Amino acid sequence: MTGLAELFIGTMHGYARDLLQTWVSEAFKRNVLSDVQARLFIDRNSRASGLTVVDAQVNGVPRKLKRFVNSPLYMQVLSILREDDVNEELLPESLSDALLSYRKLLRDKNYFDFTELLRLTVDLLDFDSDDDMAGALIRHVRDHVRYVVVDEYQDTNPIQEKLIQRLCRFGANLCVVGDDDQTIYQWRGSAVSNILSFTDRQEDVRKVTLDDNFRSSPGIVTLGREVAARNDPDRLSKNMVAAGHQTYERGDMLALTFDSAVDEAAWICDRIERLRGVPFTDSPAAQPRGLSWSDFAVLFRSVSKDAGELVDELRRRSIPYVIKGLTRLFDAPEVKACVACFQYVLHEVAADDVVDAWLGADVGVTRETLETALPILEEARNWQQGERWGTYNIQRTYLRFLEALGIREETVPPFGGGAAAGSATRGELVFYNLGKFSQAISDFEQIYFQSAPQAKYDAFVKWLVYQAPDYYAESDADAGYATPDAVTIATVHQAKGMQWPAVFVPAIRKNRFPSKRHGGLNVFHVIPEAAVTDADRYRGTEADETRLFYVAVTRSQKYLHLTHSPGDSAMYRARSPFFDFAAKNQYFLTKEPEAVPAGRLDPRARHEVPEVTLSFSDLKYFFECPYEFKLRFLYGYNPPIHEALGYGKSVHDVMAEIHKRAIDGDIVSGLDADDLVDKHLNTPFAYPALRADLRRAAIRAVRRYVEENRTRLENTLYSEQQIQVRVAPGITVDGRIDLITRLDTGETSIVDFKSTERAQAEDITRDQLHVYAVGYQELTGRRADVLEVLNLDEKGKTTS
DNA sequence: CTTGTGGTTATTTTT
DNA sequence: TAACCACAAG
Repeated sequence: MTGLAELFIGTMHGYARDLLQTWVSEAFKRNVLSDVQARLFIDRNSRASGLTVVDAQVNGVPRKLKRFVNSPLYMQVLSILREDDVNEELLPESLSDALLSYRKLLRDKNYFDFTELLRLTVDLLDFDSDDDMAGALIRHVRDHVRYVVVDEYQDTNPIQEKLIQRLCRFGANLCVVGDDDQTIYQWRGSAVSNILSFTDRQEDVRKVTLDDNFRSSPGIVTLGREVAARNDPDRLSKNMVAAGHQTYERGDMLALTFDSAVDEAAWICDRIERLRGVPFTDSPAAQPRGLSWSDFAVLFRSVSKDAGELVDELRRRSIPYVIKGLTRLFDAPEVKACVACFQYVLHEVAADDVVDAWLGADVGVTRETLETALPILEEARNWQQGERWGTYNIQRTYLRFLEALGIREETVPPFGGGAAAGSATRGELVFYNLGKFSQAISDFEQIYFQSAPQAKYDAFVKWLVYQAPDYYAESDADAGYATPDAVTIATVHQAKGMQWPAVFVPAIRKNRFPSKRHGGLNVFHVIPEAAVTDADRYRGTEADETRLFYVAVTRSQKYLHLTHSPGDSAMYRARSPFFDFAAKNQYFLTKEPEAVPAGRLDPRARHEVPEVTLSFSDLKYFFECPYEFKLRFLYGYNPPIHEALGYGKSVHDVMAEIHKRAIDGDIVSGLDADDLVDKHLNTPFAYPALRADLRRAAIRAVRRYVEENRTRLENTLYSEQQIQVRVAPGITVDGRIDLITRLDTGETSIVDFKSTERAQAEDITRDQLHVYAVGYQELTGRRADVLEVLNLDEKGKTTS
């Protein structure tokens, strides 16, 4: 192998998923639920998921968890039980039962949640290499995994550590990279102990300490060192040294207090305006350039709580900024209008209310257009007894309605007056929000597709009104991949791994940073605390907050401003001990000097090319229709669920098993077709008669393929081979080639299966195969001789 | 320095 | 609803 396709680069969840869906045939058909979908799934199956079976112990009094109300808490419980080191003997019986019941439910409905991907992979990796289910997986790991490299190791949790250990079970070389001072996700389960005791747990460890800091000035580096040292001795000793080219000058680092948050915000804006254009050198070799908007970052402990005044001030002064997590999707007027549409379907609001909501949203739609579109919603409520439920499709109604409205990005009126957030136009923002709403419909409908129409719309509208606003609280309003020249407003967590020439950390208030612990029901009312090793870390410790502060101050390359202003209530009035500690540092001035750094250049933003990875189907949409591609890929619109959805994937899964067995010398016969189809067929939205039809069709296709392609099977080289192709700078396409075989003539053939009659335009197929051929060549260094498309439905076969 | 009361608040986010 | 904090009283 010459290419990098043999190298997996990605997240642990991604790798676990890849392993399962490549080597564990029982898992091929299981789909991964997103967090939102998992929560819907748990509420929809509140008993079988164990939600309403479990007790919370409050002051010794048991109380059952409630559907909808406590599902987020229960999800946390389910994750901890499967991801952490748990002493199962200490769990109440009802809790153990609930967990078993939830895992069975996932299996029965052919789903994974994120946790289950890791859990199942780890469990299977304990089996023997001749095990029926896990054998192929174990053999793959044993024979092919040579090197395991883990980045950000300090943020691994117990199950991830187990996964790493299992992958190295047969002697693979292990390299972990991390900085224990930057463990900021303990409250999510990550265990610093993993990195702290790594050298004790492993044999033959070579430890390399990277003390040189090339990012920041000596002032910043010294401060960082002092902050980190607050956690001594519970950390790995190191001695960070400034080794870069950034210099420290008095006045670079300021620690200031203000009488109010408004004054603080005003000063930050003043300072940004004063520093703009000041010369800055990115690297030793680079020419100096003038600081631009995007060189400034304002980092908050909590953006949602404390960033309000600053945002107002930035907007007043027309300083461009980008911000995450402050805009709530369901607060957007166009999304409220969408909600009104479905309330109208249920007769909960009148037609006038729908019209008013859309006109109020000011997205360029007229009253006349709305009146012609309303019948689409009225049609949606005409469900009839005995008719197929799948006919009542929320997404289809939504898309038809939007189409009737005829909204386009360019027909949406621009922002009135004030400056736009970031660089996105209002049209793009509105489209993005409407796309998110489409995603919300998909999430809901996947879980509730099989409910009767009345119940389905009922549940949907209730969910829209009561649940969804919280589910989709943070929709990042920066649509697309553009990196605008704007001030960044972010939480300290989001800033991890980033750097800016100038950083502001405002609102360093007592009880906020470090954050106080909070009340209310928590996971340890459900799980006995003694059953979890080091349970306290989930609640957030002082050491955790110190590390967070360390991350905050070390994001700066040169200019750093720590500020405090009293919050609104007594609780947040006082200065944080962090502020006082930092202000004592010799490099800080507690008054801004009169003189601004000298010299002035034209502001010029550091330019970054965004990296984009597309799946093959994304690319296919692009070829078919660039506008539809934009709708799907950038804005997240989803097509309506089709009742036969899953059929094509199931047939592909059968083929994958057949070819994988063929590589092992096990040639399947036509008689196995029934069993194979029953094992892999997953059509969750099909009504019984359709399912039976699909099953018969699949068996016919598989049987015919196996009977007519014996030699092809015997000559199988690769099945479902992962490829990656760089189609343009910054754009990578990820895909899998169904099959690579050797033909009788000795030629190599790349085969793509089509499972349905749905015709795909000839030239698109050609483009697709071309990408495959390039991928194959990058993978093996050889050219493929033949490209084939095999249509499994009839005897169709195209060769190009 | 301890204890009681009344008031306030409920973060951070990835797969 | 639970837990933590500020403040005041002893």
